Amino acid sequence: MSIQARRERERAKREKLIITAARELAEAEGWEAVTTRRLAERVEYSQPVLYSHFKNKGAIMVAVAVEGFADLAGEMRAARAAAPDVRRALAEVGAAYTAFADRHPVLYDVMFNQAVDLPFATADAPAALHAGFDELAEAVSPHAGGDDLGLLTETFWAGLHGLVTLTRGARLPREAHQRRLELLLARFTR
Amino acid sequence: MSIQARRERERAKREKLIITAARELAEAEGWEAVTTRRLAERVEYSQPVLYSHFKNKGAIMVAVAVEGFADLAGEMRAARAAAPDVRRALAEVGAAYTAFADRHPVLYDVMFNQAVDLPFATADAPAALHAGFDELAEAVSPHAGGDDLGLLTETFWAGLHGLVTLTRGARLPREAHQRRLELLLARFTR
DNA sequence: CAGGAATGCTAGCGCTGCTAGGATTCAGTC
DNA sequence: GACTGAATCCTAGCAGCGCTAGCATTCCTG
Repeated sequence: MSIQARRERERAKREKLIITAARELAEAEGWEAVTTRRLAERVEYSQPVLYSHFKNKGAIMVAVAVEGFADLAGEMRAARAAAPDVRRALAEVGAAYTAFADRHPVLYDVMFNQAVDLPFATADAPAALHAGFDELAEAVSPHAGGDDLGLLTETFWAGLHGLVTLTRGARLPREAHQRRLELLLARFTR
Repeated sequence: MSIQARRERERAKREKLIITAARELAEAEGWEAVTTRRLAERVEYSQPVLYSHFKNKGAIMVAVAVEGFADLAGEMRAARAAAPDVRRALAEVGAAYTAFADRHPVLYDVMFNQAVDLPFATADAPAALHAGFDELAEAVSPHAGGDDLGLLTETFWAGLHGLVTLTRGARLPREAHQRRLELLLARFTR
């Protein structure tokens, strides 16, 4: 019994090691540098070991993304808690969102841009994902008026996401990001 | 003189053939199916011929993207022209934008999502790109109030882009797309 | 101590983007 | 009309990719 428990513990530890290594490698050199060979070398195991933990490379990226959702949700929660009042929380949460994307571009990429198969708008989506959305919804709530809160939150989220991705891909100049964010907030604040 | 002219004509024709083949292959089977081998086979030349026209595969994708910008700009222009009045043009243009993304997902992908190096927010960006942005700006203009038109257009564009990409990647359920678009429009209409 | 399960490696498959080098075709010259 | 140089285009191959079959080895169990 105890032996098997120890083995499972070690397996879990190694799995965490793989995820961390993938994240570090991606953050240091971008996702194109995260190959199964380099990742295996970094965790000091052979390639096939990765496949005893994950179905394929995409599953490793999903695991990193899930970590990212937890981080993002935490930062939005902190931002909302630090807001001077409920009505101004939206600005704080919005700023936290874009700041997160700015600080963790590759993380944001795998969370929202890359084509990974991960359930999103369904019940079996990761808890961290729901938590993040709920934070956003709480912040939007005072400004909803008669609109459907869920849909309005999704729409505001889309606005943030659009600003973030277009800026990140150099489709929008980075310099005026703050002013665009303010414009978006003004349109969603009542 | 005339011989060289004929050669250049033939070269241009073949280049166009490559771009069209790449677009068709992508639209039929997705970008991951567009490999240099399959593309070469399709145009009935060997692989190296592709590299005598384009620096690398990314340059071919950029060429397809530029075609897409022209198409999108044209559809937005048509939508704005067909609008009953200037104030309601925004809704028509917005609908045209999301409809384009819906009908040409792989084209939209290479235009706005994939990391291709193409100048965007600078003067030497493709003319079709400027044209598209100007269409959008014209539609936004009646609702700008005291806000900077350029920045407001960029922000509205970000909203559309966010809705489109999050829906396309299944981050948002497709079903309520129309209602989210209406919410966005309501927030940007005065 | 023997048998069997679990573990992790080496080696390799079929694919990718891209390129070096040589064969072939073509245009202009004597 | 044969010769030369340039332009054209193909064959073959490199290094790297995600992924896996099959064999050693290690470890636990009876």
